[in-house]
Amino acid sequence: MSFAFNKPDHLKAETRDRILAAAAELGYRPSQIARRLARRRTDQIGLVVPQSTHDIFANPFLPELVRGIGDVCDAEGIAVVIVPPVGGSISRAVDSALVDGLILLGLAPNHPDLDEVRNSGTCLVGLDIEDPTGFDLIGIDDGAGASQAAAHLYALGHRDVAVVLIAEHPDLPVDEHHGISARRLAGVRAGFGLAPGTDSSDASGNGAAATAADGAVRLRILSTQVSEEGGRAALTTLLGDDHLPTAVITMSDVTAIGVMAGAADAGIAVPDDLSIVGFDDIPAASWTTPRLTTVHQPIREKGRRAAHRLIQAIRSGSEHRPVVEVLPTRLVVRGTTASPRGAEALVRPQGGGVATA
Amino acid sequence: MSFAFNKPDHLKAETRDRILAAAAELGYRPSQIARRLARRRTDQIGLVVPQSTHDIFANPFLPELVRGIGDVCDAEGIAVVIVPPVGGSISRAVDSALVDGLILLGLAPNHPDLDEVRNSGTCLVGLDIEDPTGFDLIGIDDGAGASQAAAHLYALGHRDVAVVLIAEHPDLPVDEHHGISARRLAGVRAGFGLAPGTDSSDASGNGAAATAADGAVRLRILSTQVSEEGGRAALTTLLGDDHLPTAVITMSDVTAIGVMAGAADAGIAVPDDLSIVGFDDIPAASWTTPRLTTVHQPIREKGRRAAHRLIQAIRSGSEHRPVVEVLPTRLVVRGTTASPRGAEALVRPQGGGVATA
DNA sequence: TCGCGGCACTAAACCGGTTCACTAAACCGG
DNA sequence: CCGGTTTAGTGAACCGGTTTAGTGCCGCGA
Repeated sequence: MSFAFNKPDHLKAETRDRILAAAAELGYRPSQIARRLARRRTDQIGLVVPQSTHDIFANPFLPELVRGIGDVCDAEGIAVVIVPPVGGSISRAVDSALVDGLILLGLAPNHPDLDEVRNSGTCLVGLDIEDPTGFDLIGIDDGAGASQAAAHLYALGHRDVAVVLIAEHPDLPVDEHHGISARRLAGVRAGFGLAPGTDSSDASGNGAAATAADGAVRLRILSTQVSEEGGRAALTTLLGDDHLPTAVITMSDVTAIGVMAGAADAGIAVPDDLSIVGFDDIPAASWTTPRLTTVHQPIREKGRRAAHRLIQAIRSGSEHRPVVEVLPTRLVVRGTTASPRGAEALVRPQGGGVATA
Repeated sequence: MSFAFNKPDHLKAETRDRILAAAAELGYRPSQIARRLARRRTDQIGLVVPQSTHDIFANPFLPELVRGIGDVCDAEGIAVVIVPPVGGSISRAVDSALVDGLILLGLAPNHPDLDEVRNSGTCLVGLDIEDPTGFDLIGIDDGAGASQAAAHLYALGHRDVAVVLIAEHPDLPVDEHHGISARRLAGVRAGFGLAPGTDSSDASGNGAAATAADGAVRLRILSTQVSEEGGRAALTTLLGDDHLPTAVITMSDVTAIGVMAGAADAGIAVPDDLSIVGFDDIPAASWTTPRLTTVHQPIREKGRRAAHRLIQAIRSGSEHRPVVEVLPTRLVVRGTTASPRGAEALVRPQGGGVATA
């Protein structure tokens, strides 16, 4: 019987047709669960996200990533499952996921569940995770992108800049941010010519601002949720300060869009009164007016590679040595950045590595 | 053993702890597939989409819908699987999906696979489907929304308007469009005071335009893919005409955004040279400048209700009579609509049912 | 004519849990 | 001290496929 469906060559054609006809007659549908139990594969992979489905899909980054993953999985006949935390626990979510392998998105290296996930026995691929051991890793050159963004602002003459990080937990001190934020922040500092870690930035939760003064450049560092609302909240925080910075670097486009929206509501002209740089280059980054200057990262390609590597890891079994891939980022200068009002560009924007679109 | 995990009250606490400790010691992980086979439920539901993951997620409508579905499913511990067509066949995809139930999105009532899907035995809920028999249905008042949009344009003085429908297949005649497009088109005609079906619109595929003249209003009807690119393509088509309409109604925001982008590139001022109305009210609709006038529909709420109904249908078994829910739509007037250049608003925009945001 | 290899098909073991029927032990009152 | 009843724990059937070993049959060569 099973032969009729799965090994058509192993049976006489006439018999097979007879069986299939009878099956159709009876409306027989093989049980997908039983089939997969017997085959010992689910033909499903999970995308483990650090927040609820509701929150994580508020960032257009995610659908772009899913599109990339889908490119590979659709072709391979593998289904994609979203795996949000269960009751706040990622390891519980992982344990109860019905998958052959998992793509881990944006887990902090010090995440309490990470060890348990690593030992869960399922194949893993990390995305935007700083954790060198145990599984494949796909990442981007966060530092370079952030650095280009900072250098661009510096070249335009900005000396008072706010940096809006991604808040993992609402009240996490700036210096304890996980890999991705830390790397980008380091890149920003490098781009402004600041020595890493020498500034006086102090703890700062959601909405609280830390200030780092070094030479002529003043950095205010804050963190917020990745959403339009988060961006608006960040701007509100900045408005509460004694004066506004001349530029804002955010670590995601959707946050930047929120800052833009907040600025529009507050009557702040972008880029004349406030320059804004995003990160990701989601499609919506070029739907705004002015179009958003942002650090491009190949989101869909990341998804594709992650899916590809994961499927490879699943198929090759254990004989598979982990690989780390770092994809390039590049600043895309569009309309939301300009020299601050009344200031001359001290250094002309350099062309190297800076694309215009 | 099984008791230790699933019926903690049925075992002495000490014994249960001993078992759990031993399990942890050995690194034992229960097989999710076996568990679900025995339980006869997968605790997964599928979202059946009419196009590839790549294409469907190009429309921000989808992530919004997923957010709504996730609201319910996260809370219920149910995983969401994306189910795109397999080799172009939706029924094949449905047959091989590992789920307890399916949310069917945007299937045409005459879709060749629909009957087979209906007989597949899995629980179903339809979303934006015009098919009264066999399963629950969640929809929106397409006609009213489209009608409001048209009435709004009419009131502003527009008499030459293009309507951009959703192309199911690239070369489908306008009059054979499926439920959603047909309903919205009928709404548009009603909003302009045109009798349904009396105009002279002829067949029109992707990019081809049909014209309906009735009284003073001229409607050009075309259809295109739902994506930014599709919107740009539609505008290109219109530019190929002898003259531009004064307004465009599109059946999705992402298409409207594409039209706006194309207009910007072509130096056409929105709304002065061209008014644009979208449909959906995705978040990005208020990220554009000017912000997009659009027909709001409660996307997330739709997702929530669909998920809720599906779970209900799964749990109640067969004793469940299908329900049809139609959620309201409303026009949200923002910045992309205005009176055509040189024309006076013949009728003042009516307030009833028209919200401003 | 007999033996052997190969083909077509069938029967049974297996995947790894859940669940239910059943046994053994503890507990109770009479 | 004993029978009956609850409680704790165990064994086997079952979920519904896949897969492999095995059986019967046929054709071919010796």
